[in-house]
Amino acid sequence: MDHAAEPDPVLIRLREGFERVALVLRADLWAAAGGAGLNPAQAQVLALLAARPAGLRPKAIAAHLAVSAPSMADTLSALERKQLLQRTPDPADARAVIARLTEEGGALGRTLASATSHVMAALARLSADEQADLLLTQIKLIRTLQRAGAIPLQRMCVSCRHFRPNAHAGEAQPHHCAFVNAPIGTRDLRLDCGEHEAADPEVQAATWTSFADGSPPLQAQAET
Amino acid sequence: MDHAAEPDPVLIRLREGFERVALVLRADLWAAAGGAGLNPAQAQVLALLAARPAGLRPKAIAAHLAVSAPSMADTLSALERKQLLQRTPDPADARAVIARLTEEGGALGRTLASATSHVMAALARLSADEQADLLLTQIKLIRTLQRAGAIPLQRMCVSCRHFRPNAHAGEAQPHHCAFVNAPIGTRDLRLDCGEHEAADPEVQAATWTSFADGSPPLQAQAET
DNA sequence: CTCTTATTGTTAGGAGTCCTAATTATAGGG
DNA sequence: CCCTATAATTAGGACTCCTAACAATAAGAG
Repeated sequence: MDHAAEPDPVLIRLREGFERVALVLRADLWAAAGGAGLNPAQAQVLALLAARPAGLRPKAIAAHLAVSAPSMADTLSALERKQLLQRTPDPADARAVIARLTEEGGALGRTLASATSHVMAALARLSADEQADLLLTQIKLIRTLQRAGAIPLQRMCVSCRHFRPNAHAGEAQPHHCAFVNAPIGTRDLRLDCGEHEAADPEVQAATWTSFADGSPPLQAQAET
Repeated sequence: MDHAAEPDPVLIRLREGFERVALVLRADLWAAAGGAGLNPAQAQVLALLAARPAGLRPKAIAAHLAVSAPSMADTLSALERKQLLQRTPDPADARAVIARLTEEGGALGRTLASATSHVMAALARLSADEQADLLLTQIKLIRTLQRAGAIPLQRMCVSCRHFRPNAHAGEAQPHHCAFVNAPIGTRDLRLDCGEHEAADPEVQAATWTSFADGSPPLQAQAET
């Protein structure tokens, strides 16, 4: 049994730090949602689906927000009652449905997704370098959590077919997005890009190595 | 003021990053609490009070966990029913009560506060430098949130009477804690120290300036 | 082609969080 | 002493959130 091994204290402190921020995020969410007659769970669904015009299955939404499928069914019913969301059968699978926002729901979701908050005000007071470093650290954490199965697949640049790490090594915007065909800096890296297309696993691994090392791009990144 | 001004996109991305981590934290909390027959709200109270042997007033607990006082009364009653917590009158104020954990509650709270989690496993994969930088960034964010009134006063080293920033400038552990009379490094900085005693506001401001600048300790400095 | 097993979504039932508003009691200043 | 502020709780209600059970469809094995 490995129950005697106390974790490194710094890990507990870092978790505590995230917990403090999370509490503020939740309070911010209550404030933003409350003005629209919603609660945090409903607001989270709206914000998530606002970035997914094609809709998502209830099970996927539940996985993204880390609640059970029945809990999500409750929340989806509440949103449907408020005319902010619509459930339609999935033509590809007669068991499944697809949840999409109505026009009104989409507008509200976009508002919520870009609403200011105490946390963003605090983040704004960091230097540009600190912001970039923090984003980079978050990407590393999210990638680890994703590989551990703690969260579903995210639509991050670093796993995208269109991403070319260090294509412009040494410059302020060292990376490149082949979709928009433009250089991008660390601060521009998306955590949830609407144009994301997952690269093949081997390509992803190579991309990550190049990205994390700061090494020049590997050759032969064929656009399958 | 800031009317109609869209926030800097990087701020939204950083907030999204915190949101992803917060979802995992919540899932981890369910997992840790569920094993003990608790829910996240109860587990948070237990973890908070485990670090406060002297107890805390319900209103203060509610403020720390960012819920309303009536919500906290619900949760405290649930914990009292489970014999994990006790409410006693506050001798200093006949209106108030003090909530303390029972022995059993304290043991459970300490277990929860140091329980491992997916988030900590992910944090463990960062380099030591990244961990230190992240902790530093968190401290800055928490301080800003505190000053904005978004969270109650925290028991962080940087606001403590015993803290001497850069007392050993240039060394691996540049700071000093006069309480334990030992040098401390960035990784050792507490977010919630049981021995914390708030320094005077002017001293705090000077301490912060010295800390953030990396400059040697000075007396009597003006704030930002 | 049929039988089994897995998957998707929902309902059922219940505990408990979370809110606002109102209530009780005490504290503290003019 | 009165009047306002504060601490905590109760009242009432909406809703999240869980597990378990259910119905329907999909997918694979024989």
